[in-house]
Amino acid sequence: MNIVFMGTPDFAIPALTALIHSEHSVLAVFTQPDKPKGRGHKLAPPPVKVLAEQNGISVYQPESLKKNADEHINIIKDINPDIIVVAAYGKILPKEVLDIPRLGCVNIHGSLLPKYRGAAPIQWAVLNGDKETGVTTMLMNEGLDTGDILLTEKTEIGENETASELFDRLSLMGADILLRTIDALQNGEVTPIKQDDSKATYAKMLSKDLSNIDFNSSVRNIHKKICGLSDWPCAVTSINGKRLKVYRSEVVSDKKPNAAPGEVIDEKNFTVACIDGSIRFVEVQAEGSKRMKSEDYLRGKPVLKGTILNN
RNA sequence: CGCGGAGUGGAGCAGUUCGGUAGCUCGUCGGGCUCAUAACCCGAAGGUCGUUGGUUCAAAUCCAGCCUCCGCAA
Repeated sequence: MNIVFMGTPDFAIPALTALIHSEHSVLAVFTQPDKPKGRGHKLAPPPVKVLAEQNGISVYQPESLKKNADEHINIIKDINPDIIVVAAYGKILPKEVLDIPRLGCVNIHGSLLPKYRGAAPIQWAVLNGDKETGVTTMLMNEGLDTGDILLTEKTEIGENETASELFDRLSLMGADILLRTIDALQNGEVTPIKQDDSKATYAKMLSKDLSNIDFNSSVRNIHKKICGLSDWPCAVTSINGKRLKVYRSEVVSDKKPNAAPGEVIDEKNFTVACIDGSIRFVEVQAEGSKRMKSEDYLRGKPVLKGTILNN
């Protein structure tokens, strides 16, 4: 089948890779324009663009497919794809585009829809302490992740699994389910199912406002915050006036400790008191320093027992 | 030209202010103690101090350029 692929970040990479190595033909890739990223004013190409160029696929980066988009829409019409595959593209497609491919536009989404529609479904599943999540393919319509469901696949979320790890797993599952979805569509073996809008929830984009760790909350909430915000924007606290990012943690105890919230109660393991339990920092990063295991951090910068962490 | 931090044995750091023998906490290896140990004691190996050039009798340290990593901001 002839395919036009639309996607931007790392989540879309396994899906595009799978399509390139499949019997199908990816005739064009649409991705977001290069954006300034990192230090300085450097323009960084999205991961999908890099992969597409390595494979000699034409790349288009329109600012929008709604405004002044005739040129790009005509490109898609000329290609006349059987299907458009969308994976974390970051733009809503207008009806004019949705109507082009004879088999429709298929989207891969990192949650069990209708739960967690929107930008950050994977992270919110972890943040909320869900035990289970998954990936869904759907036939796109004009809404935000509201299209009819084609296939789903579930997976458990590990107790200490970070959003970043889950992200990687789901992106691989997404590639797999995508190929199966395309086959099923091609053979007419799948029946689209309407989403139950009454059960829909939205996973809004993450921001640094969520980063601060409040030790006056439950150990479980703190642990899930650390897991859910890793690797970005990352849970943050401060120690001796310096910012400290926490990438990974473990719940040590769910018994109320005899210490103030935020107090270091085990300086060898970096265990900190919360309101109803204690948590151990497993992987941290200090200002200007690399991300490292907490043992390594403590070797160079010992922390005294009784030190209070706060923000 | 957005602001800032950092590069020192395998790991994490100190030492740079004020140039003068390479240091700490660990790890590794060898030995000892112990019923035993990730515990304790003794010993050893391992570094052209990111890189290039400059200043100097002498540079990890001062000066200039370059490379790499990271925090903030976007």
